[in-house]
Amino acid sequence: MGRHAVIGLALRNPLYKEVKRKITESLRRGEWRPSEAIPSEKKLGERFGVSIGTVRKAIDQLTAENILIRHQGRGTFVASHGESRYFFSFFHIARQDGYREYPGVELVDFARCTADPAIADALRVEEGARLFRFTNLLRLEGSAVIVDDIMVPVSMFPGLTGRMLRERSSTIYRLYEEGFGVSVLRTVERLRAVRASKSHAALLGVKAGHPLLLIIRVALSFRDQPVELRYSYVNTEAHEYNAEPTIGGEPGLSEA
Amino acid sequence: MGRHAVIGLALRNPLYKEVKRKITESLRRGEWRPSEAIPSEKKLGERFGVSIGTVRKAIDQLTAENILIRHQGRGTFVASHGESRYFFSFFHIARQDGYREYPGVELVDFARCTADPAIADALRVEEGARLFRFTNLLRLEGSAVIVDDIMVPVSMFPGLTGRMLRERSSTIYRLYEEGFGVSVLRTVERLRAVRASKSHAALLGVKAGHPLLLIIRVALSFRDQPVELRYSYVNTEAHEYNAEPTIGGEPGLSEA
DNA sequence: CAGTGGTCTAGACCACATT
DNA sequence: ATGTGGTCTAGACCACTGT
Repeated sequence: MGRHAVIGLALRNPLYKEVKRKITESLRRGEWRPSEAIPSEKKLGERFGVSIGTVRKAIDQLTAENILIRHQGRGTFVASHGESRYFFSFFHIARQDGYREYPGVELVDFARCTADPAIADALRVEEGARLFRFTNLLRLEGSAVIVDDIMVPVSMFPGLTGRMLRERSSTIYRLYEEGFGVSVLRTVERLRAVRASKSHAALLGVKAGHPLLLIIRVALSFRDQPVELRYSYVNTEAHEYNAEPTIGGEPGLSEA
Repeated sequence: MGRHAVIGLALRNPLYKEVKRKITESLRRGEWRPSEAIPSEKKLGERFGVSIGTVRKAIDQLTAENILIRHQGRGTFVASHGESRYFFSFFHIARQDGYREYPGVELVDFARCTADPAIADALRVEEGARLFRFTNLLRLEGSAVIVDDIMVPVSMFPGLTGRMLRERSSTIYRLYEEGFGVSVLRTVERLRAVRASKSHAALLGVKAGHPLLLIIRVALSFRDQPVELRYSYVNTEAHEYNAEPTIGGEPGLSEA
């Protein structure tokens, strides 16, 4: 039974991409939640009326994009920021000798503001849209190394409070996921070297004008929807940013 | 005919990984050279005694690692730094508004030296091994933005001269590939913010002490063999480094 | 036209995890 | 024992490229 026996439209679109789109849509709608199992490949094949091989190809790509995780013998699961090993996929600062460590986090500011043109563009919201804006001080081995200045749209995080940020027992992205149903799937980052402002210098225990690494990060969810804009100021005297550049377009991501 | 009818050893190793290893080995030996076509999937299947599906899975991974490139209807080709679109996979500096441009390159120094412990470790050579060390000044829109300080083992680049670097009509990695048979497959980079030294400041037209982005890059070939160590000092007043972090281990790379 | 890679199917069997 | 994902096969047909 050939594929075009059933279809007729969608001539150019491979079946497995259609399956991938349907799975992604179910994830976005919350039909299967982070850390839960999705149906078996056999059941998905029946549900979508395709062979298992086609379902596998769709899931292959979704696992390559770190949206799903396969466990042989157990099933296929929705990726979650609850798994701690996942943390260092989004935290790229390590000691210069390569040692990695979870940072201690201290909330030093929490406020509301509105989006100026540059921020509105990055977060893809209207100019003047309401935002939460908060600042974290991150310590490694006890000493302050990073200042995170974070902006998120109020509309996506209704009811977010400084207390929630202060008392959370998990990572921020897990809080986004569990508290607000917002899945951070990947980030895009731009880096510059800047001079420390007085306030950042004070927080980091360096002199004003000290060179800092500035990381401008946009966190993206399904359909590349921006959900967070973050400015990280890093003292790189003893630490550094680790990059393993992706080669050639994006591996499987771009062709959605 | 099941797979274990033929094998016996290699119980744990999937056939397609064995095929992948054999293809990679042929590439490393130079059986197929950059920009050439490798044999068709059908022929490779016959050569290795496996089905086309198994060959395809091996090639799938090699294309994901940007070692091979498929062209429907034409064949599968060995990736080459000759393709210009490939350049920006290894050059991550762009104007802050996102505009990308090929840099003008000026060789400002060329010398020999020996590897100190740190360099020897990064390049995986003996301490005291002989190196070429040269410095390029890169311009964007006419103004000096980047100083590249590059070290490569003499043993891998016998006969390299300043003249070759000055008069090349292509990228450095293409020169490595065509002139010395050295394939740069991927890079690993670490970033810091530093103060400009007097000599770097002079080259870049900034004051000594100006914040610069330092990129420490190791370029890797087959089997993750280091082939080049590079220190890039970037003036990020008008430009920035673009990163799209890889999530979760490496996608297919790590499990070689 | 012949040859290449791209998609899809159907089924066998293996490896692993849970009951 | 059952159910899951993982590997491998064999073959059909589609889409594209070059002759």
